[in-house]
Formats: sequence, C-alpha cells, structure tokens
Amino acid sequence: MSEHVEGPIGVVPALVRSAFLVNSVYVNSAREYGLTQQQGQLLCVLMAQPYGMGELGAVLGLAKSSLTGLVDRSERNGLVQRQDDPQDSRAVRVALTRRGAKLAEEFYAETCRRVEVLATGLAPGERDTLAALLGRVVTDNKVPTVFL
Amino acid sequence: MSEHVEGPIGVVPALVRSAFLVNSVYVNSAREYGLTQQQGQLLCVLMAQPYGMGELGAVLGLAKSSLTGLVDRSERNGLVQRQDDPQDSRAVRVALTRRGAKLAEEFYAETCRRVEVLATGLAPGERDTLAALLGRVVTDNKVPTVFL
DNA sequence: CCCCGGTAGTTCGTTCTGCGAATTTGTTAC
DNA sequence: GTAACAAATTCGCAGAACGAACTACCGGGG
Repeated sequence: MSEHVEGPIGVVPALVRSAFLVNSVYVNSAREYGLTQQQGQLLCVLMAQPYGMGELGAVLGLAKSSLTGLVDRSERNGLVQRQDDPQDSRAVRVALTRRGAKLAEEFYAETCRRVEVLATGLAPGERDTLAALLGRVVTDNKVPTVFL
Repeated sequence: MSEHVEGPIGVVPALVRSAFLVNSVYVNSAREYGLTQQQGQLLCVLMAQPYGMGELGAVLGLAKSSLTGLVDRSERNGLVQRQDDPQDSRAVRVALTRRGAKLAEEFYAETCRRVEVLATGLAPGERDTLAALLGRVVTDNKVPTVFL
C-alpha cells in the first residue's frame, strides 16, 4: 500500500486535529456533569458576569433564536435565570443561579484538568512556547473569550 | 474595575480557545458548501478510502445509530453511497460518489486555506514550531485522523 | 402627544444531530 | 446446526440551530 511516511505534520492539520481533540475532551467533560457542550459553554461565559441575550449571541456565535432555546433549557434545569434589565424593559440579563455557578466552577475546573493532561507529553518550556504561539493565533483572530 | 493585565495566556485556555476558533472556521466553511460540520467531516474521512459503518463510528466518535442518520442524509444528498461488502453481507462500505468526491476536494481545500489564514500572524519558523508541538499533542493522544 | 423606525427577545416550523434500547440479519465457533 | 457474537438499522426522544414572522418597547422627530 502507501508508504505513510507522514513526515512533519503541517500547521493546518495540526490545528484542525487538535481542535477536534480538545473539542471531544470538552464534550465528554460536559457530559459527565449532565451538560451538553453548548450548555457548558454558556455556563463558562456566564461565570465572568451576566449578559444580555444579544451579547451572548455575539460571544457564542449563535442566532438570537438559537439562544432562546439554549437559555430556556438551562433555565429549566435551574442553572441560569433571566433577570429584568432595569434600564430597558425589553432586555433581559442572563445570570447563573447559585446551583449553576457551583456546577460551572466544577465543570470548568475538571475540563481544565483534562485539557492540561493532553499536553503532558510536552516539556514545561514547550508548553509555554505552545501557549504563546496559540495565544497569538487567538488574539490575532479576535476570538471571543469563551473560556477564561 | 479590574486590571486586565492578562499576562501570558496559559496553555489550557490557549488550546480551548484555538479549538473554538478552528471549529467555527470549519463550520462556516462547510456551511458555504451546503454542508453541516458533521457532513463535512464525513466527506473528509472518506476522501482517503471507503469505510464500514463501524469504523466510521470509531473515527468520528459517534454511536452506530447516529451514523446511520448521517450517512442517510449524505446519501440522500448524493454525496456518498452504501456499497455491499463482498466479504460480509451484513456489512456495508460507505464511499464517496463522484459528486461527493468533488465537493470534498473543494471543501477540504477551502477549509485548509481558511485555517492557514489563522496562522498568518506567525513567522514561518513559528508556524513550524507550532505545527511540531501540536503534532506531538495529537499523536500523543491518538486522535483519529479526521483530517489529512 | 403621537407616531415611526429601530432594537431586544420570543415563537414557530423545520432540519440536523446524537443517544440508547430493541431488532434484524448474518457470521463464526463449537 | 445451534448458540453466541457482530454489523447495521429502526424507533423514540431531546437538544441544537436557523430564518422568518411577531411582540413589546425604546427613542427621536414632527
């Protein structure tokens, strides 16, 4: 058959494959906390502060109508709550409930732990290099802060 | 308010955020070819060779029952076809149709282009370093080859 | 004061995703 | 040849995501 020499992997496949890897870790971690990936993301974003639906849509990259459902389900599960915006009675602020905040902390910590494990094959200096390079990639491309 | 010193980003958030970034590029690219992310992944995997449903489930990380639907929809769209396995009449080999192969090539190329753009802020040597480090992460963690 | 354009969210209908449990069909090992 | 196992599919269900249409409300003229 073919030779499978592989050689050095290109930066594109490296990025794509690591993305799938990290994603699957994220999904599995969420699952064990009774969350879907999207619910986990929502909780992580809300850990920083409450947001309006519009802002959430921008941060998570979702249409308004998609968000309504996600927040509905999370609210039904007692993880977030809609609060009236005192300035604007059309608007809504979505905030973590006490239970949601607790779960978010736990999920976040566990997910960090698992992602960290992925990089244990690298020496500490290599990890720093990787972090610096990837950090530039994400800042160069203005990724909304969905984590940390 | 808070200081926002940021400092060097950690390897964990760097991995997570780059994963979301790459993922959104992938999703958008797929969308423009009339594909969902999952359909795009299926096509990319099948570019290498036909697979049985079981193998596909392992590679894509899906339950068998999830795969049936994905292949059904892709088949309905004329992108893949089920072929009888000559060795085992229970089994099925899923292969790209001519149209599916063409679309897969185009989608794959365009996605590569877009992911490459993400790293244009890095010098060539830095890209190589990034590729090497990420490459080790993915091989250390035995990611199924979903790309390339 | 009222109306009007824009904004914040929700509702509705649809498609796709993903799972587990149960089922069908076929293989293989004994 | 039958019993155990394996490959797919079917079914029912819940979540995710979208666009279009809608409601409610904020502003700023006139």
